[in-house]
Amino acid sequence: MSVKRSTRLDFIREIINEDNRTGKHGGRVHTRFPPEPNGYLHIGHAKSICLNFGIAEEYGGLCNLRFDDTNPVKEEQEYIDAIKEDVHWLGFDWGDREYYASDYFEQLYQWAVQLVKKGKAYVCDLTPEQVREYRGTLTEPGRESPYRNRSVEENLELLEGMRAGRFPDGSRTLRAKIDMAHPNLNMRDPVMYRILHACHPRTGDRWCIYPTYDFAHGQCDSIERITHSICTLEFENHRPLYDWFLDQLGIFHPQQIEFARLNLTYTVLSKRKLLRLVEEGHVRGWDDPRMPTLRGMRRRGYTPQAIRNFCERIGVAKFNSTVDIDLLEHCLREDLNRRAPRVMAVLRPLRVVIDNYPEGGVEQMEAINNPEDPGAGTRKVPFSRVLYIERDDFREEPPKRFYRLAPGREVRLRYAYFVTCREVVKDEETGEVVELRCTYDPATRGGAAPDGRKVKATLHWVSAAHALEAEVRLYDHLFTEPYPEDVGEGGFTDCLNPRSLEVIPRCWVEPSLAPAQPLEIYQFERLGYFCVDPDSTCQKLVFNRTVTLKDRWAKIEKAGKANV
RNA sequence: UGGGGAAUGGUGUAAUGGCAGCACGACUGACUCUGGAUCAGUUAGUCUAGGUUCGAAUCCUAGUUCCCCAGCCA
Repeated sequence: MSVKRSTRLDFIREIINEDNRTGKHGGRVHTRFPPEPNGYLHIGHAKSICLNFGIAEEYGGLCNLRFDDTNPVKEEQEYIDAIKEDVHWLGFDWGDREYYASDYFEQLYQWAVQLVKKGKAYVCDLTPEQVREYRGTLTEPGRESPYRNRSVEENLELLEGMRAGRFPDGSRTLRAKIDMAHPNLNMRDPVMYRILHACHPRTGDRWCIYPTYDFAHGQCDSIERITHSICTLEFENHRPLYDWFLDQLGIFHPQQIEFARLNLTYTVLSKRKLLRLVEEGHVRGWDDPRMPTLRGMRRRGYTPQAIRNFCERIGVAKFNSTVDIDLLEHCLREDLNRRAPRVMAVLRPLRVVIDNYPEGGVEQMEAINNPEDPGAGTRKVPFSRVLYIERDDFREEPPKRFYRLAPGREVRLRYAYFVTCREVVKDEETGEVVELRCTYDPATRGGAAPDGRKVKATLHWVSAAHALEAEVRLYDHLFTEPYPEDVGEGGFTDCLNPRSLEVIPRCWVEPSLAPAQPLEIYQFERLGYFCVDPDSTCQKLVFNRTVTLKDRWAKIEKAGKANV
């Protein structure tokens, strides 16, 4: 089976098509997503997940979820659970194929024994420091360990002793006997097993020796009959070693294909750096909406579909690139535009009194829930004499290209009436505008003028007496620099964006939002998409701004073109 | 002065000896009861130098730049 897509094939799918054409695996396609359970998944992992699960799906194959749990010192059950949850959230399913490298510990050990018997592995007593010294450098060959030529019998006995817990951590290792002068450092007698008296989240303390990733990964793929083992570029140097193990053992040989990991502007995507952000308190946790973790993005309001679309659009290649975060946000808006119900909310309220509107009068105005989806229907929004509009929507001295409200100017209140600003009320001491006195034209009910006259702007609003109070959290990029990793001196924390979070404690939202539930996403008209935060209570809704709408006026103003 | 990879508009990615295309961004304009959405248009690229060829992003030679590797991490 070969796959044609609307977009051109990437080099990985090309390889698979070719393998299928030549019958390399009998047309079988079997991939796997192999996370280490030592942290939370982020957008970079999403790229790999979409690739592996996506390819399996396209070729009618399978994709396993396999935890690379070979280092009990760093791994935890909590991460295993979180990873499963996140992969499911993205919309992928591994059926009953949930595997663990630790499932194969006994087999791996037997293979190690086999290599010892073949004279291809030995127990080495060098300390970690000595191993480093003996390894040589990039340009100079290493030296052979004095323990390299122990007899098979002695090696077997020592290996058993290691497994039986007779030696302290770090005192010995099992090493492959390859070539200490090899130009590829990974081939200079790499460690296969190390002694670690640690409790493993799955195997408890059944083991006190653990295989290294290098000795485990290729064989795990082999056991699962993975046809295409897709991984990131840094493992390219390891491929000869995996091949060596597979060949020595004479077992099924998956094909490893390496691609470039994702980088995104204005963010960092390494587990170590994300951990620092959390530990040093630069963010509120792994699910902080500013984090590029899947949990953070979920809380922020990202949809699985938006992320999957993004992963498809960025493509796959071997070039080390950095994707513009604008593309991610574009995919987000594209998806949210289709699905998010519209609603009116005023973030920075300015009080407006409609002088000629009856005192105590209330009307229910009909509003469209989603112009992109006629099936979403309509709702009623209460209108009354005292309203709030956005402070940004009024200028006492409007620049040329400012279309919104100004003294003497008429605008439309969405789904309601045309109103004209008659008077500006200011605080006598500060001079701050505190209220606008307006009049409305009763003939424009619903927002259209029977005489056909036009207004240049439509403003969103809420009725003061009916609005619900809400807290809104505005987010911006976590870093001020597009390449935070490249800033000098102290590194990426030097360019943390001090304005990455702005909390507006008292905003007003229309009453239809009363039953809103955590993680629901709305478009606040003219402002952006907002997601209900789990911090919400029945007293007070809390919203996260997922992403703004494209804002032409902001662009004009920022470019200094407001008056031209 | 080792080995393994990679270089196409600002960004990401196609073209596999035959018109350098698509998307994001930026910039125009049209439309609009969201300055949203939508639509139309403009902008801008083959790392360098030679060579092969009727024809080169693609093949060859030399160079340049960038990434990865000296964990008992993955």
